[in-house]
Amino acid sequence: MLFRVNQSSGIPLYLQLMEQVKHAVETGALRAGDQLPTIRKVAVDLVVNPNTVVRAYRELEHEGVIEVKHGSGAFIRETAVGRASVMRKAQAVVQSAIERLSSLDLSDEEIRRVFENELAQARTEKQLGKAKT
Amino acid sequence: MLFRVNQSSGIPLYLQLMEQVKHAVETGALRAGDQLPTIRKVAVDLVVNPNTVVRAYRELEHEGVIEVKHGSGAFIRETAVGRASVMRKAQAVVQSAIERLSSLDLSDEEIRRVFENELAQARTEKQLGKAKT
DNA sequence: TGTAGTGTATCGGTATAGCGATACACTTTG
DNA sequence: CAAAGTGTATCGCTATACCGATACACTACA
Repeated sequence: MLFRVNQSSGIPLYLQLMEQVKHAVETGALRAGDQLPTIRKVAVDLVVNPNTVVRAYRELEHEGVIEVKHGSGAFIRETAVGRASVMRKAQAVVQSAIERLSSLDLSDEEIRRVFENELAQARTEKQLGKAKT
Repeated sequence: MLFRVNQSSGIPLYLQLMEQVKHAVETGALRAGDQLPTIRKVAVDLVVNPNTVVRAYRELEHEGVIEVKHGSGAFIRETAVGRASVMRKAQAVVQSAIERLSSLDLSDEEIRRVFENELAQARTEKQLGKAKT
């Protein structure tokens, strides 16, 4: 696992790191049990504060992608790898949807907006379905 | 046009206002030339600072949804209404995609992530297509 | 058991988002 | 041309996001 980071992209560094780990898992570059680079190593290599790497790792742990062991290191979790195939199917669905949206001549912003709207609506409908009254 | 606002939702007030205007346009509740409520009126009704309404209106203008005339008021633009039908088609596309994604047992966060990934990828591919080299 | 390697916790600084208070400027209408 | 109704501009406050410096704590292993 080798990290790269763009200081001037405006995208938070810790998010860039998270993204790269997730992507590596989905492509198979990282597999269950694999150890991630040391927090310090990453920090030194990228000339970044250790805290920034800590934050990335902590959130990845919170999302269930990795397991962080105090004193030992950070490792890819089995469950994370299991989702990789599902993710590939999801990608196909999303890709075709975006193609159709692009052909409607929508801007990225408009696409995002429609998407967020429908997502919110789907969520509330699910909530209503669960409710007992 | 009647606004509502949720102070404790965490969603910025000016975004809530923008959302409601856009939605009203898409549903036909607002039509080309219709005047939006006065900045002051909205501010007073919702117990909100005029600046907040100003921001919402300004961004809506920047997005081409409304036209703001100094001293006169804010009005829905023709072009904005024209997009409404396209938006409805887009909604259908997105909705079915989200349904399929939900059946894959993805969380909202995961859905967003796949979506943003594919959107970014589609954009870069479009760029490559335009490039001459 | 101690030392090197690992993650963790605490504090602080800077930039920015969001919102409010208030004074200003344009336009319509009589 | 004046008054009422409209949008505009400027300033400042507060919360929070992001990142850095530095000291602490756990674990593995010789």
